[in-house]
Amino acid sequence: MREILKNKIKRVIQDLSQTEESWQVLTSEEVNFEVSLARDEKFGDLASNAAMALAGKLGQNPLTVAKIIVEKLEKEPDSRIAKIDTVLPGYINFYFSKKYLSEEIRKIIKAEKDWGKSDILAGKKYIFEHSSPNLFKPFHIGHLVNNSIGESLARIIKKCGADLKTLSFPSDISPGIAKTVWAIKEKSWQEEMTIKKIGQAYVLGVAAYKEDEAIKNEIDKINEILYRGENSPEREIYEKGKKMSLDYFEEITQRLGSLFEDLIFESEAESRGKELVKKNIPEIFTESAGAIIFPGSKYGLFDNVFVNSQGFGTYLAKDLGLLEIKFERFEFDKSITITDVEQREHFKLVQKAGGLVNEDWAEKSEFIQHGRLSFSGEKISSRLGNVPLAEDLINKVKEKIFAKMEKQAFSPAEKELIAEKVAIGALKYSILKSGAGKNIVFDFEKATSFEGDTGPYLQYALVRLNSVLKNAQGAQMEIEPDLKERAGEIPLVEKMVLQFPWVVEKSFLDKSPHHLANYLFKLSSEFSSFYAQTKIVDAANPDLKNNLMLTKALQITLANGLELLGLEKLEKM
RNA sequence: GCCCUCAUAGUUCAAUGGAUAGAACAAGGGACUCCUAAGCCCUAGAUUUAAGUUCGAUUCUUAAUGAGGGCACCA
Repeated sequence: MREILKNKIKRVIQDLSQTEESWQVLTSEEVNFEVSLARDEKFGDLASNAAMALAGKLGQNPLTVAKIIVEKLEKEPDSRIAKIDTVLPGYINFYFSKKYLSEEIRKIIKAEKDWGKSDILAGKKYIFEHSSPNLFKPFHIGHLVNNSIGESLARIIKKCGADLKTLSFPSDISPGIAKTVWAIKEKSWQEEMTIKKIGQAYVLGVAAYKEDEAIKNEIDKINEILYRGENSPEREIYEKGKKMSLDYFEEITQRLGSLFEDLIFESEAESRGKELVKKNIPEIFTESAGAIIFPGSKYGLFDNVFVNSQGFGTYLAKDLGLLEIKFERFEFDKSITITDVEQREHFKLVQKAGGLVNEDWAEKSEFIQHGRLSFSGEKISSRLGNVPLAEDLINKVKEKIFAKMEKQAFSPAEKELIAEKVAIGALKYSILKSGAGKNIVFDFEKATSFEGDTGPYLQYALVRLNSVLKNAQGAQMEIEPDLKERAGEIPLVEKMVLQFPWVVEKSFLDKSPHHLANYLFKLSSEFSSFYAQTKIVDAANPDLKNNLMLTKALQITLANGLELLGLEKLEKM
């Protein structure tokens, strides 16, 4: 509809630039304007700033221009538009007709699972990399941020029509891992190794490396053994820990709702990257102080080491190697990688250096970042071992939910299932509701709350929608071939439901699911008001059928929306 | 020191250069013989500072202040 109106306005402007003398200046110039959502209900449903955009060029009052455009528009009546208004400072506001709305509601119900789909990425192949774990390190809250935003964006991109593959890039080789392996050996934990123990070992290893010169040398040796792939007792510990970490990664990401079609390991990327770097001396890389660096300062960036003086690839070489592997193994139009902002500068180097190796690599790769979490109070870092783990966090929220459910008559199995879905929903939503690029201050109370602007609020609204529909089984629920116009006023929520596909698109364009999260909350909130003031299943209401259709359309929208955010749907809660 | 981000109610977040800056939590008040009260209704409360561009700035520019990130062998 937005496109239709935009084109109509465009045509009117063209006509006027030919017929009106004072409008002729426009024939040579491109005019940019928008048809967008009206800011408020009382400003109609869609609004255009076209008159304001033109006013400056024409040297006329925006409101006058708006009136001229509207006068022209009204010469071709459209049954979908009930009214067109002009308002100060020069907006053109459009109001949907009841007929148009009921037609659209029927379309939503017909489309069902496909509702919200767009074709802006039709025919495009994407690969999307997220949730890359550091094996031997626990899955903490930072990973939860990356997973929540990454998974949601992946689903949004698919909804926009792309053929998308998700992959993850586990770090299975690094000096940090050597430190962990050393500590496991030192503590003789190899037999009773657990994920928690591996996490503790990392912290111990990091500390010992800094404090003791002899230990440092020992760890450096272990590191070489691991990089070279040599057999040794340390290697056995490493292999066992790697498998355990990887299983754990797959378990937790599945629990969170992510499946990866491919895993590419850093160890593979390291050897590829290293060779690539060596092959490109001196054209792209240069030797300096025993290491091989990329002279980024030549390109307005900064110099940094790709291959260290021991001859091992740093994470820059690893990401370069990963690019080579991706382009060799997959066919795609775009590769998107999402990481924490602290890696922004890193990826600028990777993209620049990669582009010098092969132009395509830079052009088809996009590196996006999400914000960091900060915590009010003490300093938190994985090296200190005090970062909240995703699993612990989920369990804490579950406890709160169990307490709340005490009075409800659910079976223990039902309670467990509900608590799991709601807990993860609460945490994920608390991350997704703010702009993806912004740093978030993590507030435990807010992130684990289930009242107000939260994931459980959305899940609860859907439970109610389902419940109403179940209640209406007696009433006719098939799609009415000719749904009558509403007798009463159009509820705001009925107009809001149409906006869903636009919001999905916007979330893709901004690479931020928060538009969708905010929209779904507003939609749920508007539904809750409607629900509180209207008895939906009420045979005496002349708008019963309209209300049921609306309920169905809302249920579809919210269900599809939750799916895109990566939140689970529930039958009851 | 150099480079990059960010700064909005008590708190956590929204707002394509446009219409009365919008929510949630916390605070205060209220309704409820009816489809799930994890709900609904009402009240109070904010654009860091100083200049500039613009018909119009929370949004763009510059500076100051504050916070976060990056800047050679961690990722």
